Amino acid sequence: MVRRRVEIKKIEEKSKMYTTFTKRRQGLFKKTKVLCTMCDAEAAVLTFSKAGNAFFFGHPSVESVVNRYFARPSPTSTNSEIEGNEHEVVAPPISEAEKKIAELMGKGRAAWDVAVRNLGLFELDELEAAIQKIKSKVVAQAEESISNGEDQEAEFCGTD
Amino acid sequence: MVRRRVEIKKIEEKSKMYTTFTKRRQGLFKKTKVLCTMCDAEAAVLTFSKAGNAFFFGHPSVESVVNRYFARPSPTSTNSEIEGNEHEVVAPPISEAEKKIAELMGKGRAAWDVAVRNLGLFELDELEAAIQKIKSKVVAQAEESISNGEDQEAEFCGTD
DNA sequence: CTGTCTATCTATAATAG
DNA sequence: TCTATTATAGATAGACA
Repeated sequence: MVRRRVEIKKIEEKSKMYTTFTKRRQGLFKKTKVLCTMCDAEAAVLTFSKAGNAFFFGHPSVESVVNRYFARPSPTSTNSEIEGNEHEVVAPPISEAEKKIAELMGKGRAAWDVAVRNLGLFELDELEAAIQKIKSKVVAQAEESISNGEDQEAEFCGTD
Repeated sequence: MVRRRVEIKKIEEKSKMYTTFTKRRQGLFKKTKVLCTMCDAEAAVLTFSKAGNAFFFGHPSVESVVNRYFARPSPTSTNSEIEGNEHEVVAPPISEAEKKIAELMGKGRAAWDVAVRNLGLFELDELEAAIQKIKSKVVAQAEESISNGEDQEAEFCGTD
């Protein structure tokens, strides 16, 4: 018990492996969050368990980070660190998701129930990012009392 | 000195922030490697420092993982071609979390706009969590359809 | 930006519910 | 499944190179 030395090798027992995967994945996401928070960085973690389940984390959103990855000059290497030089402004509009959501909201709960299942992951990602953005704005206001004139319609503005 | 409690908030001193970014990013990559090794999983980590530098890690490669992310069938257009299984939209309730959103959205777009702007951090957190849960369900459904075997649970995590 | 050192903090393996 | 507990293996802040 009490956590003996952990061998860094494949765990053969499935149930044990799944447990470990879950715990470590959660830890990984948490670490990523902290990194983004403390260092004002952008990061995304994409994981696929052996069982075939997918788990993603991204700040400000998975998609924006992945897009930024593709916007890089030459990200051809694998399994290693790559250096970039410039800042690519990716400003992805959330219009697509926004329209969808607005449309859904107009039709009420019933429509939402059905339609939400037809939303793509990306759109949900965008919606999430929008909320995160709003959240950070609230945080900023609380911490510094910043009243920026750029207060948009609290809606889905993904541009950062 | 000797490492007192680390506040999880943005580090203002740039040099300090960069150092922390480097260290934590390395730790993150290491953790990811271990996760992949022990749980026979696939994962990718994409990071962008505030200074604009990019660092990636991926197993088996960044590209393969990112591709897998994009290859993820979006229920919007792909759900009917999966293994010839019938894919009914009329599924059981997604989750309790969705009620939160439905509640907010059920009143229409205008109400949503106002409501979101007046939400506190706690509520935004809840809302975000709700969206993440819905996203996870979408992922789960997609995965379920593919592997058509064991069903675990998919889940998304968001920035806290 | 990265490596090294060390004292300390955090994540987590094993277990119980 | 998920959560809580606990003791320890592992990560890391700060200082320096």
